[in-house]
Amino acid sequence: MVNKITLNDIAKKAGVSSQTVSRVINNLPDVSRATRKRVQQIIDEMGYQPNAIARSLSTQRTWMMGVVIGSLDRYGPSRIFVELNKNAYLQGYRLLPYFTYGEDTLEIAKYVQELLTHRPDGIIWAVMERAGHDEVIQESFDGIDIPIVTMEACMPNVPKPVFMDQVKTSDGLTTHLIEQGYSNIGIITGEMRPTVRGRLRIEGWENALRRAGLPYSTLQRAHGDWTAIGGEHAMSQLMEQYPSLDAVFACNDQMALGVLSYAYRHNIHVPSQLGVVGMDDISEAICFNPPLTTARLPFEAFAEQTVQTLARMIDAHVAEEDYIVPDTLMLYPKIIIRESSMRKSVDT
Amino acid sequence: MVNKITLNDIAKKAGVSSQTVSRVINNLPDVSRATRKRVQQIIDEMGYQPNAIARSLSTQRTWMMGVVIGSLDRYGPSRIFVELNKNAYLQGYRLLPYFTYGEDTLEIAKYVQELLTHRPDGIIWAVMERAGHDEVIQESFDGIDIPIVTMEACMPNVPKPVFMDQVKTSDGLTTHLIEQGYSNIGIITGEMRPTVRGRLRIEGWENALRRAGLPYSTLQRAHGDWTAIGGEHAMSQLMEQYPSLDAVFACNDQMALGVLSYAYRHNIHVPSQLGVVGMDDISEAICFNPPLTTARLPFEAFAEQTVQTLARMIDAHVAEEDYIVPDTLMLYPKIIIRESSMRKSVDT
DNA sequence: CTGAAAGCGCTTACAG
DNA sequence: CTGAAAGCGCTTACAG
Repeated sequence: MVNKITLNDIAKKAGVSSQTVSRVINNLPDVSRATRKRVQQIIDEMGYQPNAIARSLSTQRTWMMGVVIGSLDRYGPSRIFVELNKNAYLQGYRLLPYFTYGEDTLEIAKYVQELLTHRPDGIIWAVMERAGHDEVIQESFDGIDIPIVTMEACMPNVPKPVFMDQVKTSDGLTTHLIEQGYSNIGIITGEMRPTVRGRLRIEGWENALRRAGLPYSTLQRAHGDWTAIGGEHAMSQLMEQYPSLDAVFACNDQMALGVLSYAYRHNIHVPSQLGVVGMDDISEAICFNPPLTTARLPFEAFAEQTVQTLARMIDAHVAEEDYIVPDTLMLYPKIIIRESSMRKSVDT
Repeated sequence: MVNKITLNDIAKKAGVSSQTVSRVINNLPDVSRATRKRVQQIIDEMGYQPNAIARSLSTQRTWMMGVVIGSLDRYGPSRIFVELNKNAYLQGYRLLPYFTYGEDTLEIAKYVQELLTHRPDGIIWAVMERAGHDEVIQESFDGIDIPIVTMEACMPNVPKPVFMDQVKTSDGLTTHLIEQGYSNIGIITGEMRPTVRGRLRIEGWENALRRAGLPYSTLQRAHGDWTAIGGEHAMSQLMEQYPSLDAVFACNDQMALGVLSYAYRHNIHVPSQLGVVGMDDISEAICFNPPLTTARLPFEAFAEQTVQTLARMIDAHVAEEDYIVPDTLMLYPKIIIRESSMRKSVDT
């Protein structure tokens, strides 16, 4: 391991007991100014680094938050991860990341077991893969006396501090398309069997169309794989299934780019002949051809609220107090209107 | 903390000593089949989870690799991080991530100190921010007896297991543009004061142009901020500085998208009037309008080699053997030719 | 203001 | 095949 120097080495060198050194390191009272200064000097000289492992074992506290998260190749999850890290740091915690690949539930359960081995002070569950995991995972946490919050899936007895309203967002984007005069609006989802989040997006799209008295058959639905090329294929399928299509809501910006690519190759003009909206507002979206209408999700606030809630739960847990789960914070994405859906202003 | 159940609890319940339980857990020999079975049963029943903290303290081994990395909002670093995690896992390690934001060297030095506190078995240095850190950081590691590898910056006495040849790549992309008949080729870099990596890219661009007897003045250079919109601005600046421009090498695909966006808005046809190449081959690049010529970097191999080398170094360190640093593995990106630079085939 | 001692939950020679 | 005991490097009542 690293530095061979221990508390005791410092203590000997300074001619004091080790707990005096401990007091200096942790800035506790009950050390004379003179002693404190002398000890500090020796610490600096020798380049002593306290051992967090030993401290954790002794204090029963690791200051680690385990985070289980998947699909890091995608925009949302990777933004979330970065923001979680930033906020955990601000609260004095480090992250112990456990990335899931694929959907092998059993694998994930084992993975979680391994994570628990490191005794994180709390756990953030950010896997948004299709449900079905939930029960198996829940089992892993059963009887485990450790605070846990979820960002995506809903689990019994597990607080979900923030909720990004997917339904309202898709509803808003779809409604915007309707207002622009489009009436045969398709949707491109991420997976064939959508995640919970995916289903909510479909719901919002349906709601808007139903309210407007417009069609929303399954023929108006296709699925990609969250990539641009996947979006392009889905678009091609959509045009076959539902030739009267005049607008598309793609569930992320990459797939929307695929739709734009399809339109370009088939000489379909966007937005006059086809309206396109995406989701995420990735930084590239503004430079698409044409610039893309989309919705920006408040990932910063999402992560902040999650981490803060978990930190409170940990505090309460340590103090052996009861924790009152706060109301779920509702967050709403911001719709960003750009050229890809602005038929009205183009027409006039 | 988690599970209150300890080795001792199991031992008592099984009526054996704690080290017998330890033997069972770690699959060590010298336990009778009967005892092993009985102990294992009790472990399963009680849902016992060994405590990795205690084990680490005792064995002086954490099975953690600290990784210091920045710019996770960008494609390269985030790909690298994910691949590092995957490979570390395969080698039996977990990652302890330390993300840097911005370039405050002092901040980073403190950060590194904190990381060392957790006694990782080894460290991966993947910060690619501008040099200048190096000395300060090097100091943090001085006298620290712990294996470390670097992926980007060069530090004395720190092995750099892999090297992605930036010069050859830019050279190759630029040469491709020349072969397609472009002769006034600009470059858009990421920063005003490029990183080491950035400078190598400029070098490759210059090499190709020099060899071909073509101009490569500083007027042909502009910088963005790695984003699409930044690339668009840079392109606009480039057109002012150097009006005869007929091709651009953007140092990443996002900035190349900005160039395409500029071309679109100014009715410049790509590739007949302007050739565009990027770098990275992000999954969207194939759906750009037109599809983008770019270079794909072998991130998997990059991460794999890095992690494996570090693992070997750790092995040697634990065994107190000398470690012979292997030759640096050279990796070459693959150039992907698409429509954005194919003037020849368009002309004919 | 300071220190002796026990404890956190494991592993590891060593002895039997 | 099994166990008593010391040790990893800290913290924490407790006593002085």
